[in-house]
Amino acid sequence: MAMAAHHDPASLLRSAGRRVTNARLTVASVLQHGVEHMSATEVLSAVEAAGTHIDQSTVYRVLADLRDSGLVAESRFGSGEASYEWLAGANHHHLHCTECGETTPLHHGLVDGFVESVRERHGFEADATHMVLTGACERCRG
Amino acid sequence: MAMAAHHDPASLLRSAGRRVTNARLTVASVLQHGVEHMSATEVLSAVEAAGTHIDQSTVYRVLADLRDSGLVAESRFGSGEASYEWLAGANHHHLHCTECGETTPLHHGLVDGFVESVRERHGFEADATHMVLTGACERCRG
DNA sequence: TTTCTTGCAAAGAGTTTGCATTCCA
DNA sequence: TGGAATGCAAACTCTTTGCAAGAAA
Repeated sequence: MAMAAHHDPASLLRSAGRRVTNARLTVASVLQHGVEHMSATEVLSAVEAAGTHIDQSTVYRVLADLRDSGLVAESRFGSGEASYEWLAGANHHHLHCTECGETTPLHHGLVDGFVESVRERHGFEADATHMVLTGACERCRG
Repeated sequence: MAMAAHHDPASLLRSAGRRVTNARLTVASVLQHGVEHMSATEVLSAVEAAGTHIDQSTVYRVLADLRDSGLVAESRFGSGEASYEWLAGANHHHLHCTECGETTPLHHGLVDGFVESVRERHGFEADATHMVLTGACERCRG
């Protein structure tokens, strides 16, 4: 029998030191199975559509938690609502420190947001499937 | 005698088909001489500090105009206020289309926003003084 | 003169907060 | 049991809008 993957929302929440609650599991599930970018309002609608009730404020609090736990990416395009997406765990972008030589993953939500802003502004579809940014990491900056 | 540069706010406004008004010149001047990124509130304060009065709604409208005219870049970091910066005209970033081979300038405000988001999220200071994005331009996409 | 711009005041969207209650560990 | 999470309602921040008066072309 295969080992448990521990990549299910419950395990991920526990790893992040958060309690496993119905609201968190529901929001996580909605984000996992919904469209690419969902606003808080869309998450709320999807939750209601599933026959569950979670308060608006809880949705915002849960989204912020998931974002802080690294399970969800938050982006802002234009002046409207923020949009959220489930992070599959796959990460093809990297930060390369030219001082210590260390390479760390770059949060792909940031790259997605950047690519989207370039598309909005210039109509240019950037091929950013594997971006590497060079610079100085937090440790070497200090 | 040298030709007029026509890079002063008044000329730029006229080129953009906008009327040259006191409110627009004042906001433009504030952005040109202020700090790198200013929020609408900061612009308003700077205007008041200069002894001028411009209504809040006008500041928002002027900033949107200048943004639409390409004279000012608008960025959003986090969930707070939008920030605005005067576009000096210098542009060190490029979009390279792998289909037609054409290279066009990439709006540096977008890159600045991206670099800032990377710094906020990862504490990583990306060296993005001359970024080149490859991909497909608007014409080749259609 | 004609159209665009501004001020004023009010509304609106999106998000956050205080507090009592409920729930997970 | 004890601290964290939630619901509810209200507040709050940032931004936009309608309309009449004013200013640029």
